Amino acid sequence: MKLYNTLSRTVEEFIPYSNDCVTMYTCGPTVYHYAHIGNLRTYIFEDILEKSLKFLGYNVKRCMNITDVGHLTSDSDSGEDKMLKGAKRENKSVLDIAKFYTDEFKKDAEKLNIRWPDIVSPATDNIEFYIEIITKLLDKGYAYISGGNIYFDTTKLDDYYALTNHKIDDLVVGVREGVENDDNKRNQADFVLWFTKSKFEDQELKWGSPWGVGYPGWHIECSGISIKNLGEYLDIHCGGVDNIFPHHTNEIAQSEAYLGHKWCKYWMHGEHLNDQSGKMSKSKGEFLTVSLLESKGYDPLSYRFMCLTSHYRKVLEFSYDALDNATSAYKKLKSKVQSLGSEEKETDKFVKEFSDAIANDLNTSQAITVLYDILKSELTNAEKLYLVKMFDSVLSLNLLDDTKVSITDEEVKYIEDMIDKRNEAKKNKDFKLADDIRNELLEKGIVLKDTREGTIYEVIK
RNA sequence: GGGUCUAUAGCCAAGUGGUAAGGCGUGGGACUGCAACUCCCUGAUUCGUUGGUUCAAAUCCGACUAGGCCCUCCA
Repeated sequence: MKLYNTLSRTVEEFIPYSNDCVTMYTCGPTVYHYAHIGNLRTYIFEDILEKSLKFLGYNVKRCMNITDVGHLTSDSDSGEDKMLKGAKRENKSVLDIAKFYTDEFKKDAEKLNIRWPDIVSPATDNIEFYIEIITKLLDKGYAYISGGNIYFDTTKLDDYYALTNHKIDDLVVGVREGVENDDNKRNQADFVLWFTKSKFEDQELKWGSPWGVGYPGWHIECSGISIKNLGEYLDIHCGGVDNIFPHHTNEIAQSEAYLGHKWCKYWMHGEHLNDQSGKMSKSKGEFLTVSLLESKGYDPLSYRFMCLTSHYRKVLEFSYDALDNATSAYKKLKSKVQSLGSEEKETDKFVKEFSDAIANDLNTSQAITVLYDILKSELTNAEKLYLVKMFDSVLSLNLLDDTKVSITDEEVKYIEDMIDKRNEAKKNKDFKLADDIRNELLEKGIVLKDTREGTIYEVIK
């Protein structure tokens, strides 16, 4: 399998530390608000990665964090904890907010057929381990105390910028509006491991530590949760491209300083979903959630399909036109699969094509083309169904799920009577009555289809 | 200013040095009382521009142009 590694900026052959099990860590959501569909794009990519690895024969152990503390809106004194901000907005406690939005995130993931990772751990469950790491970093001289906080000293590393190719002197503070320098830092790039300074007097969640009551910085949680659950050698670490710097850069710094050896082999990043004006965010433009799409009549899996026809490392621009396009293609594809019947017959045709596609840095677009090739091929319906079912275990588009709504015998009789009446009307050239009947049924969600073999119907919801 | 990525038809998109897949849409046809559904047919002498390497370039190299993202909120 070939995967793009941000560390080398090339597509590499994937060779895990151990053949027994691939360890995979994915940065989870900060649960202060709903996830928008751009956030979810990254989780769709990670889901495809996990399922592709499994399809290709690897065992995978996957872990994800839930950020419920320490994620600040800014590093300066004006920075606020995002969770606290969310709690204030809704007049609830931080814990209530965390629980509510974790549940909502899980529901969105389910709707998009994103498998829930084997291990999901909230940041607040692992405080003792962060303290253990920070203690060791202090002992080893990688960290220092200043102004009541513990900072990581980035100058102690040879290659702090391994992931980004930044040059230390090129970093400009204040490029982004509202970012201020923290005077407690020795170096501009240093970052907080632990806060004790009562920067936020109303911070709800605090814990005792050797350095006083406080709470962890944002970056330490991912290192901690990953090492605790997946061990000292991590195969793949994923996240959105925006995490490359500073979040993942800092994770590498603190983890490798703590462990004393190389930590993660492959860093993979999903590109963003943009709207016409650029990057999608929760604060500008339409706040696009899965629920919003559903309320407009879209199947969440149409959005998953849209993501899969693109590539995870390419910016995808969202528009309703693009979603309509995907919806139409998805419905047609699904309907073709539905018409294959229910019998399956094993075959190894097309398996190589499909495997090659996903093994080529997750070329999902190509993988879907293989699906079209199968449907157009000379294989029997049973063989086609067998293959589509197998490949849908990776794509997870519910292509085989019966969409037909079950109805009672009475309803069946009613519909059949109406069809007879309509056919009678058609025979008498009473097209007004025929159309009225068709419209009446349509309003009840019953779509009539006139085929060569007669009139059939489909119940939609 | 520094870093990084991208550019293929109206839209999405494959393509990994050997002569431009696929999907959606459009247009035409079959079917229909008319539709819808379904089926068939339909598109790039050319891949942002421009030099170069090569027998051969969308693919490799240089320059330029346009755009996205990052440079301490973010998926």
